[in-house]
Amino acid sequence: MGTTIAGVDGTQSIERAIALLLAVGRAGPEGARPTDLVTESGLPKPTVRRVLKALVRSGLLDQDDGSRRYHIGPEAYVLGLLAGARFGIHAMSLGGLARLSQATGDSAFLSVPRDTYSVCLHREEGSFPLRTHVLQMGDRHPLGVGAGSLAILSMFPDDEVERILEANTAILSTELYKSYSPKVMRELVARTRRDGYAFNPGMLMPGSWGLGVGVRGPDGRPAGALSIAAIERRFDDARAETILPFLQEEAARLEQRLRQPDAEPRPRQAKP
Amino acid sequence: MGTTIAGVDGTQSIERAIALLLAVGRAGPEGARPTDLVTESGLPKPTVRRVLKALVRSGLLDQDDGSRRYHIGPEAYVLGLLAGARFGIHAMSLGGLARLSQATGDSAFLSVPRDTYSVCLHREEGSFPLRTHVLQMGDRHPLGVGAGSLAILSMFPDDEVERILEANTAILSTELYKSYSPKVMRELVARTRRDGYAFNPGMLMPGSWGLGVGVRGPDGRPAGALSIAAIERRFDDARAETILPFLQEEAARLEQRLRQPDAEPRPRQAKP
DNA sequence: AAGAAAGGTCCATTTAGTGGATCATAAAGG
DNA sequence: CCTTTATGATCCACTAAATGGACCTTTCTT
Repeated sequence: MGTTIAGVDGTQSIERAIALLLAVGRAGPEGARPTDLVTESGLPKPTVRRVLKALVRSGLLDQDDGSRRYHIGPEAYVLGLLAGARFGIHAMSLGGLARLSQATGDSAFLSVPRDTYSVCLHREEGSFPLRTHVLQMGDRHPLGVGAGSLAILSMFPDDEVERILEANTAILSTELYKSYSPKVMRELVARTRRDGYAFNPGMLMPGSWGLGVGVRGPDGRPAGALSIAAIERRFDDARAETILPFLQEEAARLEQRLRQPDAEPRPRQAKP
Repeated sequence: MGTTIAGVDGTQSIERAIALLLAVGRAGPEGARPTDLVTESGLPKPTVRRVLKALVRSGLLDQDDGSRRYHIGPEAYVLGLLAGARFGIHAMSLGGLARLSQATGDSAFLSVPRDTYSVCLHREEGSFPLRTHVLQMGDRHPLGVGAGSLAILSMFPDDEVERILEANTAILSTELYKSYSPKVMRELVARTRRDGYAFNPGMLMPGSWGLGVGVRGPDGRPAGALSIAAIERRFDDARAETILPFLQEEAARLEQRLRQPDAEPRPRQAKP
C-alpha cells in the first residue's frame, strides 16, 4: 500500500464521502445534481454514486425522487441542532447582530474560525436597499480575507498567524484572493492590532467594504468576530467612526456573555 | 469480494464513519470518549481511531485536547444551518410550540418522520414543575411509539404503515418497546385515525402521557406532528379535552404556513 | 512503584472499494 | 417519430485501500 506518497491515512473513501457531503451542503437549497458533483469532485461516476447512496441511506443526504438532486438530509439537520449547544456564540450573538443591523442599516455578520478558515455563521440583513451579498451564511474564506476574518486572524499570536498563512499559501495565490499576498496580509494584521478593528476596503470584491471586531472566548482564544459590510459609498470616514463604537460595544457584550456558562447541560451516557 | 452475503454495497468504511459520527452526536454536549465509541460500535480500536481522526480532520468532529473526548464539530453545525432551509417546519413551528406550552403549562414537541422513525426536532419546556423528560431534542423512536410519532404514522396510507411496521419489527421486539406488538400498533393507528389525535397513556414510560396531532405538508404527505407530554396525574379526561383544541388549532395553523412557500431562495451554482 | 486502563501506533494481510466499460433512460434536435 | 446527446444507473475483474491483531506509551489507581 502506497502510504509513502500523499494519501494521508487509510481513509480515502471517508474523505471522499465527507467532501461530497459538504459539496452538497454548499450547493444550497436547490440541491446538487449528480453530474455536477462528479465534475466538482473529479471522481469517477460510479464512485460518486456509490458514496452518495451510502450518505442517503444514512439520512445525512436526501435524494429528490423527481429531479434526482441531492439535498442535505434530516440527520444532518439534527446533528447541527445538537451541535448548537457547543456553538452558543451563535445564539448569543443574534441579539447583538439584530441591534447592529438595526442601528446602522447595513448587514451584520458573525464569523467564527475553523482551522485556517473563517466561516460565516450568520448574516443579519440590514434595511439599506443597496447591499453587498459577498458574504452569505456558510461561506468560508481563508483567515484574513474580509473584515471579520481579518479580525479573527489578528487575535492569534504571531507564530500561529505564520502557521495559518503558510497553510493557506496555495489557496491565497488563487485568482480570487490575488490582493492578499503574504506581505500585504502581515501588514493588515499589524494594522488591525494597532487600530483595534479590521477594515476591508473592497479587497475581495471592489465596492464591498467591511468593518470587523474580534471576540475572544473565556479561554482567551479567538472565538469569532462581528462585522458590518456595505457598499463603498456608505463608507466615508465619518460613517466608519459612527459604526465602530456600536461594533465594539456589541463585541464586548458578546465576550461578556461567553464568560457566563449558563444553561444546564442535560445528563447523558450510561453503561451496562 | 463477498457481495452476496449481508454487506450492502462497497461502503463499509463510510457507513462506519457515519455511525460513529452520529454516535458522537447522540453522546450530547459532554462528548464521547474513544473507549465508549469502541465499545458501542464493536469495532477494533485502531479502526475507530482512524475513522474518528478523519472526521476530525474534516471538521465534522472536534477532539478536546485535554480530555480526548470527541464532540460535534463546526462543520456539522454549519451543515445543519444550511439544512435549516429545508426544514422550515422547525422554524415555523416555534411560535406554535411556545403558545402551546404557555397555554397548557406542559412541554410541547415537534417531531418529524425520518425513514421509519420519528425524530424530535424541538422541545419547548412548560412551566409546570413536574415534567416528563422522556422525549428530548434529537431523540428518535420507531414510528408509532409516542404520541407525536403515532400521529405521524397514522397519516401514512395502510400499505406504507405495514411497510414501516415490518421494517421496525426487529426494533419493536426490543425490551424497550415491549408494549408495542404489531397488533397493538395497528389498533393504535386505527383509533388515532378515528379520533383525529394520538394518545399515549404511558406506553413507553409508565406515568408519562402524551397527546399528539399530525401535520401534513403541502404535498399531502405527513410532515410532522405537534404533541404535548406530561405526567399521568395531569391527564384526566377534562384536561385532555381542554388541551386538544389548542393542539388542533396550532397543527392547522402550521399546516397553513407550510402551504405558503415565502422567503426567496438565493441563487447558487455556477459553471465554468 | 507496580498494576490497570485508556490512548496511540505499526504493518502484513485481504477484503472492501475502485473505476473502465456498458447499459438504461430522459431531454434535445431534426 | 426517430436519432442524437446527456445524464443517470449498473456490472464486475482487479488491486490499492482499509483492516485489525499485536504491541507500545501515557495516565490514572491503589
